[in-house]
Amino acid sequence: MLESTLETAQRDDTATRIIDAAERLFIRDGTEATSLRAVTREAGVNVAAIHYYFGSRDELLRSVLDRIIKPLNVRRLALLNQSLDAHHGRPLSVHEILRAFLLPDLELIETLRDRGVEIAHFAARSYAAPSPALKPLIEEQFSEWSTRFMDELARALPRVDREELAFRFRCIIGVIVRLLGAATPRGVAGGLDTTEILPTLERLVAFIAPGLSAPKPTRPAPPRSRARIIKE
Amino acid sequence: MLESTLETAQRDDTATRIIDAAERLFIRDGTEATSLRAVTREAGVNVAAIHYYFGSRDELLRSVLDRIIKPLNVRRLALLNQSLDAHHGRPLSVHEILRAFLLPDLELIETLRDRGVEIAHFAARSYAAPSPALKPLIEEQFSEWSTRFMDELARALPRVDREELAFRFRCIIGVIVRLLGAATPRGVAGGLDTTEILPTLERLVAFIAPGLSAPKPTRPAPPRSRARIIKE
DNA sequence: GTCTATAACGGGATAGAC
DNA sequence: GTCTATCCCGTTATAGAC
Repeated sequence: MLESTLETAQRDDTATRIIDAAERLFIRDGTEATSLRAVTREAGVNVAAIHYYFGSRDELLRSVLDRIIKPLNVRRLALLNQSLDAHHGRPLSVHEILRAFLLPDLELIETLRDRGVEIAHFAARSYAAPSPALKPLIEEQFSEWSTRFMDELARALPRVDREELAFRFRCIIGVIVRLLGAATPRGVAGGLDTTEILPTLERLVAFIAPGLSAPKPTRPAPPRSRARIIKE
Repeated sequence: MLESTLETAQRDDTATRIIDAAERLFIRDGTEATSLRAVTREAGVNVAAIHYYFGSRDELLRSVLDRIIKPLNVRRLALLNQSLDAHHGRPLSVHEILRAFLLPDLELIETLRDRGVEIAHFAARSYAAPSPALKPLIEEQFSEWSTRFMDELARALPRVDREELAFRFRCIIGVIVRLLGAATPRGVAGGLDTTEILPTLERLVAFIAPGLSAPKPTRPAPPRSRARIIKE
């Protein structure tokens, strides 16, 4: 599944060569630092070819990111549906939902190794600081699966206030983006062999799940406490 | 404390005008999209003045970011030390440590409102996708306070494996960066009035603390489970 | 479909007068 | 310290030959 879209396609037409080269450079040097000229050099094609096939630089950028992110999200939903099938539609546990949510990113890093790490960094940058050209794409793709996960989490945690859940869901996005951004060839977020993604998955779930299920916080600290904290 | 460095300085010398203008534009349009010429227009000074006072574009960028981040980290450590004093040096609770850790960012947003939100976005971008010029600065400042907090967390949670703690600490950084990046004028991470930062603080602590204190995950799921999850 | 050549522009940096 | 003028570079995009 991942292979079909993430590895270099077998077809060797010009458009594919361009998008492969652009991906390599966007990933390695960052989107803003990569010029079309660099892409054409890397792809061994001409400057005009990019405009012929993609129309503009922004459109090429969108194509590259789309090819990376889409299969991840497809996989997320597939895992979720698969777990639901195994449960015959009954509510899943928080742990199971989180596994479906997190596993695709770990798989990406494991499958492609060094390249996976760089792709992860690229994805993290695109999420955390999307250029104006990427923002609509990111938000569209995000909304496709985030509501499904939110709904499933709400089913798993009926006692947690829906708005509180949404707040925590946003925090989890932060964890995941950080995970991608801090991935190293020798481990996810440091110090762990990437060949072992399942232990990492369990570490993440063990960290996130308790907070997700936690009761709503009690009233904020009493005023005197605030004064003590804030004032010098 | 925050005011002295974050608000526009009273002095109106050229260097200050430049750095103020650069901050406004870096924040509003992003660092890569802001040219020195735009800065000079905004500051009402000449192109050469920037090179005279800062030497290069990268140096100006570093000065701007430094002025934003440094007081936040100073405040983090001040709050931590203050709590330690109140406890006469005895170990703090996880909740107290997290409050010292998170409060400065919320204060920033509350104090400066719309401008605070934009600064928060800028800080988040700088953390999540630092340009080569910013990376050393970020890492230096980060290491200054992160070890202090790690040590304090280790004291609060002697039963949690140190390496597991480090892993979770990195996840928290993700939450905080996300918090900054997703801040809106009407609320932190959506739907909450920013005038009320203490409830937000408690929500964050309530979400993070349980995961920090959680026991190490049990052995990863048995092999057949992996096969079931990974295969189509 | 693919290429060369070039247009049209904006960038950072600097020399040198004041 | 401050300004003007300029250098030199790389950028996206396109026109037009093949």
